[in-house]
Amino acid sequence: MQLILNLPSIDFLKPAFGEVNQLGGVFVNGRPLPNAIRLRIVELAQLGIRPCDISRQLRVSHGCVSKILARYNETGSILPGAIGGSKPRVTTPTVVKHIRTYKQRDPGIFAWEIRDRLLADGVCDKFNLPSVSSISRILRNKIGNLAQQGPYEAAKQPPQAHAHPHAHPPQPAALPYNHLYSYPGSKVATPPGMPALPGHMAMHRIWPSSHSVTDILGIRSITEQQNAEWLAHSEQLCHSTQHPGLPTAHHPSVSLHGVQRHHCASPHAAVTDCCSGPGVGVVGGGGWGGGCLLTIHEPRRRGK
DNA sequence: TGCGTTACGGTTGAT
DNA sequence: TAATCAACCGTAACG
Repeated sequence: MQLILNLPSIDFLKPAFGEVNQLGGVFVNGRPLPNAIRLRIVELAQLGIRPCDISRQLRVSHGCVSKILARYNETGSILPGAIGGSKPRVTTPTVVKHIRTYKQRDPGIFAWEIRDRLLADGVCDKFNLPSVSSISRILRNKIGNLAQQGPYEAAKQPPQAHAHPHAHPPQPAALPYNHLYSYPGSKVATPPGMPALPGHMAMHRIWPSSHSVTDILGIRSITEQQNAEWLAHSEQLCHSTQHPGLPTAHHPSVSLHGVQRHHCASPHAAVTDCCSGPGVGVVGGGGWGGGCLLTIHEPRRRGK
């Protein structure tokens, strides 16, 4: 695949800050690579480029290429996992649900009473029993209206009417910033219009991650331009080498969560489209993963 | 030489 | 409000 070696150089991506790896590539420690690069890694792999060549070409460490491809093969997602945050340790959805129930039944109930009941009902054991302050926080933050309501107002309303006043705050319609990084593994509801995903396949949250490498480095426009060039190039490549099972620009078997990529659209745009919707897939580890699904038919499976 | 794995230093966000 | 914790990141190095 000599053609790949003619891809545009990324020398000009060197930022004002950030770090440069051994291959001369730019990265920000602790932050994911731009989705455009991640997408390119996957697509180059789809084109049959060896990971070592991808690594050299994109100046991304081979460990990273390996990781991204492995994740893609496993989950179908090119996106990084959810950075930051932590799983609820004691205030699990089940616990919250029970607390809400207790509060609905007895709006005047005290936090310490709820705590006792959680233990008595077997919802929690002594190891994962929330503290009184945790319960208070749940009541304040997640069941706020109910807690603030007087017993009479609360009792007057049917359970459904105030069952979830704040438990599921409305999902922002769109993330104005950095929808490039739609992080998986979230606790938010499936966005409207998209089917709920069962169990481990469900998307748990969409991170409005504060800074992508692209943004940090200020290279978004550059990568877009670069991607456009690259895409045009790969389109050319696809035309010349029709590869069964491999996506080409004109039979858009590359789709991002149902958003078919047009051959004239940049990968960046495709990812952006994708990330306005829910993600699918579980990234390994703690099950926090997921994110947008890059569906490429017949993904190449690694031999090992 | 290619690649999977892992230690490391870093970021992030919920608790 | 700050600290802690546990998730994630990519790189570098090893086998």
